[in-house]
Order: sequence, then C-alpha cells, then structure tokens
Amino acid sequence: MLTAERHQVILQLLDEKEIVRIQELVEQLNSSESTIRRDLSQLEKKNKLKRVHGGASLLQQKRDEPSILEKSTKNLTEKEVIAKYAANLIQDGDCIFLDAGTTTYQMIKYITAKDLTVVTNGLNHLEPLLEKNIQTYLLGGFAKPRTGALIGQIAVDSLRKFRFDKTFLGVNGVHLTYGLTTPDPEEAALKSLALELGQKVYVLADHTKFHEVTFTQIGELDDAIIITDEKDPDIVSEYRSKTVIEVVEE
Amino acid sequence: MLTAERHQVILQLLDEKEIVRIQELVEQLNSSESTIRRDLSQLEKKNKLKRVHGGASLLQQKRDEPSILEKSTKNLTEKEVIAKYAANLIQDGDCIFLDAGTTTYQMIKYITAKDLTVVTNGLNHLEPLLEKNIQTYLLGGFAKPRTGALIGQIAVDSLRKFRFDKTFLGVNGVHLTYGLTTPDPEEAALKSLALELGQKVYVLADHTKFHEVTFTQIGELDDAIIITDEKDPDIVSEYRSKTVIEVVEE
DNA sequence: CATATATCAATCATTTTCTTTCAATTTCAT
DNA sequence: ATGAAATTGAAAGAAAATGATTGATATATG
Repeated sequence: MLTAERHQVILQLLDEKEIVRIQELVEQLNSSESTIRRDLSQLEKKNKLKRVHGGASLLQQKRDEPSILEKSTKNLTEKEVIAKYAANLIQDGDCIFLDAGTTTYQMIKYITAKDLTVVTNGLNHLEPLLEKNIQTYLLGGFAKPRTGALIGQIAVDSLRKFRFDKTFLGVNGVHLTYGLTTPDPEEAALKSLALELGQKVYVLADHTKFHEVTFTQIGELDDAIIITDEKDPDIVSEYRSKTVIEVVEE
Repeated sequence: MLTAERHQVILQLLDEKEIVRIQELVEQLNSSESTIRRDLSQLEKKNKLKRVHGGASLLQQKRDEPSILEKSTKNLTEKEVIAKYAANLIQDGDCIFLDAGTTTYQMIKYITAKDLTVVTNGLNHLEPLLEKNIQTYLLGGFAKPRTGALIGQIAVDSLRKFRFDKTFLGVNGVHLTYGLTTPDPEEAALKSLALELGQKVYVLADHTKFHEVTFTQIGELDDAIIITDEKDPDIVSEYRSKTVIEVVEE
C-alpha cells in the first residue's frame, strides 16, 4: 500500500471518527506500527491532524489551508504587507467590497474578522473566501478572460444593490491632478461605483503606482484612503496635502 | 502507443481511482517503467496530477470537491451521451442559459457552434467556456459552497435581465404528477425562472431521475423537452403522453 | 507513590522506488 | 535521404519507505 494512500485513508477515518488509535490503523492498513507512526508524524507536520498519546485527533481548527498558511510565515513581499495591513482594517460583522486583482486577493489570507459578508467581482477570490467560511456574494457580469474579473453593465447593475462598510480597491495609477486611474473603462466604471457605495473606501497602491496615470479615471484622490508602502517622504507629503495616506511598515 | 494517448489514459484512470501506482500503469499501458515515470513527471509539471512515492494521485483541489467528483464518476458515459446530444442542439449565434451541475458541465466540451453567448450560474463552467472562446456571462449571487452554483435573490434578479434562445437545465426528479423537481428551493427558483426565459427549454435527465420526486418543484413536465437515456419503452411512452421526450442512443 | 503496561522516538538493515545517464530507436524537418 | 530532435528502455547509484528492535517516556493501576 502506498504512503499517499494510507495518508488519505487515515485522514478520512479521522474525519469520520474525530480520533483514531494507532492499533486500529495498524490493523486497518496492514502496516507495521512504525509505518503508521511515521505517517502520523508526517501528517502532523503538514498540519493535517494532531498526534495524541496512542493515536491522532482531528485538528481543532479544521479550516486552515496549508497553501495559505505556509505563505503567511514566509517573508512578506511589499504587496503582501499592504494586503495584510488592509485586511486588519476589517472588523467583525463588516460588509465589504473586495475588488478583483492580485493585491486584494492577497488580503484574503490575512482576514481574521468574523461574521463577514464579502461582495467581490474577482472570480479567483471566491475559492479562498469560501475556504475561510466567509459568506461571499459574487457579482454577475461578463467574465474578462485573462484576469477573471467580472465587468460590464450587468456587474455594475448587480453591484448597485449593495452598500458597504468598507470598500477595498486596486488601481493602476495615483496622480495629484488625475486622481485614481485604471486602463479598462469597464473596470473603471465598476470601481467607481464601488467607491460611491462604500462608507469607507481604501485604495491599495504600492509605490510603483504614484505619479502614474492610465486611461480611465475612477475617482478623485480624496475619495479614498490610500494604503501604500511608498517610502519617499517627499512623495508622501506631496500627496498628504490632497488626501489621507497610510504608509505601512514592514 | 502515443505519448498523448498514455497521458490521456493515465488521467482517466486517476479520475476513477484517485491514486494509481506505477506498476499498474506499466501493465495497463505496455510501456516501460521509465516511460511511465517520464509521463508522470510531465503531467505533474502541467499540474494535472501529483506524484507520490510509488505512483501518482489526484490533485488536492480535485479531491476536495467530492460532491462534484462523486457525481461525475457515476453514470459517466450515460450522462456524456446526453450532454453530447444536448450540445449539438446549440446553433451558431444562439444565446443560451446553461444551468449549474455536472450534466450541463459535460455539455461544454461538445459545443461546436460558433458565435455563442452563454449565461450560466455554474462557477465551474466558466473556465472551460472561456477556454473555448465562448462569450460568457456569469450570474451574480451567493456562492453555494460545495457545488459552485450561484443562487439566491441576487442571482434571480440578474437572470431576469436575459432572454434565451435555449435553456439547458439539470433536475433531480422527473415525475408524472409532480413534474420537474430539485432539492434546494433556492436553486429551484432560479431554474424556474430560467425555464420561463428560454424560448426552448431542454431538461437533461438520465434514467435514474424518472419517477423521482424531490423537495421543490421547478415546473410542469410539459414546460420543457426532456433529453434522456431512458431505455424502458413503458416509462418512455408513459411520459410521452405528457411531454416531449428525446431519447438518445449510445 | 511505585510498579506494570503501553506508547513512543531513534536507529538499522532490507527492500522498493527514484533520478540520472546512456545508447538505441523513432519521428520530424530540411 | 540526412541530420536534428524526441522518444524509448535499460542500468546504476541515490533516495525513500518499511519493519524490527532498542531503550526511553508516558499513562494507568493498585
């Protein structure tokens, strides 16, 4: 019997019984005690179960996903720092809009608030959100092939039904005179509406976005609170005169 | 035997068994161990499977959706025949509604018509549809965790904006007196509306669905054309007196 | 508390599986 | 046809998995 097979069976048994003892597994799997012990060690290291004297038990928090959990221990990239900061702004019970895009995607794994309602137009956002047992609404609309963003009139219409405690947006350009911009007009329309519908609006923009202008305007600078990792004090103070900027530390 | 052929067989076996061992594949495919190992390496690089010591296993993500996997292994060929037949009903330029669910999912790979517009509430449908360069709208709504179906008021509202040349629905029960039924009331509401909005409505129901009744009614028998693999001539003629049934051949 | 029993981690030899490499063969493009 | 590239099978050494054994540690019982 293959190692992977045994692991699968062990986890399945655990799911059913909450607790399994070694001898039980030895019989069930026709393997030696040593092998079973090794299996349990490995599975414990992978955070799939908890070893207890005489056997193994189900994890108390069943919801942790290794792929997401692993990353949170590694060094955080610039975008991740921003995402983490933004995620911590979310409070229990909030209704939030989460824009499509990679930066907002990163936020998901750092969300700790309970009892959330999330609305998103990011197709890829859905899976990790559901994995965290967060109640999630997906906007309808035309599916933009490459990015997995739902856009267009339908998306705008379905968005209009909501009001948010907090809106989190990604943008491509942040500029003193041209405000917040993004290349795709369809996406801009959606972001623009989301901006209106949020009581508090946060824009996640790393330092590469400043002084940049792209095709379509989403809104003015002071429509949102900008979260960034921009270090240059000149740039920061320049923009501080026009809007609220929160600079995250690593 | 061609490399691509082997790859196909390997993936198919994996889908059925969750885990295959090398020796098994060596026998089944009449190839050397080296070749099989190379196959597995390549497939792993393409993210089609996960190598484990002694063989290969289904990707975690695929195993984590047992609800869908279970269903798709059951009655696979029968359903595929139905799906293929239904897909051939689609004509160039059609606007169609494709219900969430495994049977309608199978349809996608058989679609050959060009210049389509597809509206669906099946989250999983989106990827294969986009891969085929089919213009696709996704309904908004609450994402039902296990099945990947978008349901609820929002979904119903966004659906109401459309009209379809053809609607393709999956159901759980087909019954002479109780008509078309499905367990989840939320899903039923959506299916019911989709049924109204389609100029032609097709229900895909394999033979296990006949004489079955589940919790919520979607519509009457004669609201739709039923596509099935039911062979029993008695049952077929019984239902033929109430509605149109198209029986597919294998 | 002390003893008996069960469970545990660590190690070793054996077996199985893996990776790497090489030569023979087939396929493909020129 | 001819050489280049891909595919294949075989083989050797590396790596992983296994079961048994050891002495240590934890739990239970009187």
